[in-house]
Amino acid sequence: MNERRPTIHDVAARAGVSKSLVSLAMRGSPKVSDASRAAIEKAAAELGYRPNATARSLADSRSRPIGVNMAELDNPIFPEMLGGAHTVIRSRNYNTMLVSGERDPELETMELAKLLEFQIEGLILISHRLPAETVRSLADEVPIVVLTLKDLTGPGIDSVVTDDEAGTRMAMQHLFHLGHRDIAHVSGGSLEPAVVRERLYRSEMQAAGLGSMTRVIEGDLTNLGGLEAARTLLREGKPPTAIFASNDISALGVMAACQEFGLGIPADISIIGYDGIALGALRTLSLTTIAQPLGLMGQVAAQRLFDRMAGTQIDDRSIVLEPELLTRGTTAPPRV
Amino acid sequence: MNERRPTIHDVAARAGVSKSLVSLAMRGSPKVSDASRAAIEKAAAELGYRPNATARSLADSRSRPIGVNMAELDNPIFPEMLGGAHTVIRSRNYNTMLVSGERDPELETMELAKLLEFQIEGLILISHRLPAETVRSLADEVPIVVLTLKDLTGPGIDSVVTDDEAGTRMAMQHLFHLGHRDIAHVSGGSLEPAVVRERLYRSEMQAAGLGSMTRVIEGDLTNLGGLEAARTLLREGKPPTAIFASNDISALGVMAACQEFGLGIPADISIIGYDGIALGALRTLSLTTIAQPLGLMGQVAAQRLFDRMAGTQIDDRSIVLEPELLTRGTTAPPRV
DNA sequence: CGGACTCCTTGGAACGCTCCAAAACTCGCA
DNA sequence: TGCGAGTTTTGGAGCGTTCCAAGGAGTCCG
Repeated sequence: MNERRPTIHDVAARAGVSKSLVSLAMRGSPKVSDASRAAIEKAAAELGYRPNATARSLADSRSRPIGVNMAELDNPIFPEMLGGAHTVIRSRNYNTMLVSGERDPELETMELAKLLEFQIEGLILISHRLPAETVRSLADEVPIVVLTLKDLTGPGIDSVVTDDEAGTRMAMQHLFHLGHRDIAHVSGGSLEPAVVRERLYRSEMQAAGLGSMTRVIEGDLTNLGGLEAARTLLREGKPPTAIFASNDISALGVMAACQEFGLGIPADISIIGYDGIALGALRTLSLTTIAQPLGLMGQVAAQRLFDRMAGTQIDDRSIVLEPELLTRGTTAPPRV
Repeated sequence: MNERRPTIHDVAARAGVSKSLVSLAMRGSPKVSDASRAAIEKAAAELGYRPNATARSLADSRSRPIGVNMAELDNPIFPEMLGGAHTVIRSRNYNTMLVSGERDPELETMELAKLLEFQIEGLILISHRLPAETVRSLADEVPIVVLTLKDLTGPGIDSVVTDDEAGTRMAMQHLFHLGHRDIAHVSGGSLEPAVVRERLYRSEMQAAGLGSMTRVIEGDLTNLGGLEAARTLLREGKPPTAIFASNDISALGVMAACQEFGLGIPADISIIGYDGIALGALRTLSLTTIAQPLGLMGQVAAQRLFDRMAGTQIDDRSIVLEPELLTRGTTAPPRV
């Protein structure tokens, strides 16, 4: 490793010009003569000069990184969203600073504080566990876009979500059309999307005149949670002909439980999930699901963030994308 | 959003002390009187002061971020490693700056250049597609730890790998012990680990006197690649009694192909993968595999990086961790 | 009561860059 | 040959910190 990185001064000295001119040349200003530019580029190359982004952002308070928070690393929907956001951020020539509080709100708060100390220009929250209060106060310092949580709004906060009501309705209609009536739901706890999905499950059942058959078993959006919930359900007695799980990961747990109980999927029981994780498309699983456009959500979030950063006047704060039914191998008409 | 962030000067003015003292107090120096400290903390809180990490790192050339590169976002082993590294980095009070070139070496090079401009103190490459040459020249500017590629060494470069030879041997021995002899291999292209696994597959077959039964079908470490490879294999005629896939993701593709051909797993054919992705533990899949300690690898990588950054004198450059056989539901004795 | 310490506190320089106002060159043309 | 209008180039200030050498205020002791 070298002693000291060459600075703009070193380049200037070597090229025989002033540091200001080097600065201009490095940023591709048109007002640098071809001769100087060539000399500067040569000197920079010879020295292995690399601009110092830290000093730059101190000086011009621009070109600062974008912060991204991702509470959970284990549900694959989040990396998929991250990928989308990342693409856009990079295309704008920005850098991403990623942190994760790993489900611990306190840790998460500290991580976000550090992010702000790095003078991030904008923040994307891909899943988080913070009190709305905290997020609002963060929004006071930097524009924020929240993914996947609808209820959170306020000045400086945008959100990107999919229409969970429509999605759940699609899931239920799909099952109804196949002829299912005895449909159970493995719920997902108290986070916004899970709550909406459960509410819509209930109202759809009601609307179909199946209120009395409504059965909700408490899950927690994890694989194990789905497994346990389905076991509980299947131990109860006569299994439903179909199960709607609050997300894909837990739907996979539900599938496992059904197999344990000797139920053929979809011959004996149909299963539908929610999210559209890439994994569900594996032939081995072939999970019917309501897909959210995960990568797109990340992209849209990043785009909105840049719009805010640019100070563009925008009205609607919540961007709602449409989910899509992916009919695959885990749903079929009920056995007659 | 506020006009301007309060600076250390504002705090100093409000607390009635000098900026130097505020600086000291903010960093918890013991040589600040209790009275001053209290006044400063009060002023800082009232103003909502946040230290500027950019200015700090310019001034002291310490407390700079750690860079992490992750070429692929779709193979879950990488996020798992990232999680491990992240934990350690955070515990050392450092920040992570994540970039991804998404399999495009040129893009990757640019991303890494930006990382260096941010004055990162160290770099972890979790999978990358760079020519060894490039990595070596990077190592000239910053300490590097490479995950998963054994061949890459040089001054300033450490690597963390698992013992792929031992792992592959374990996989083959497992199949031999179950009684398999007709074992095919779905390979993984030209990256180091895949090459080693293929080589060991061949030598183990040879050593077991099964050289003539050696069959390698070209895969590429992706799900689709595994699917296609297995299809090709199964179309050829008599299927093997077991398949060793170069990684888990492609093993899942192999499973799908077997199902397409009406082969029961593990009744008609056994399948073993490599990596130990969390996903493989799902009951629905229950993939027998050689598990690498993914999270641990990330942790060890980060620890080694900090050791290097501290200038600790360390001898061995390559840290080798042991893989482990996870016997699950996709392997069984061959049908007799 | 003076000096030697210890404990706190301070202003100014430095980090590497961008921005700005002004200086130094070019040209073309009268 | 001189002048005005560009076109290039320049030095200095400033971004928010940390570091450093040095200053001030007590305290203790002979």
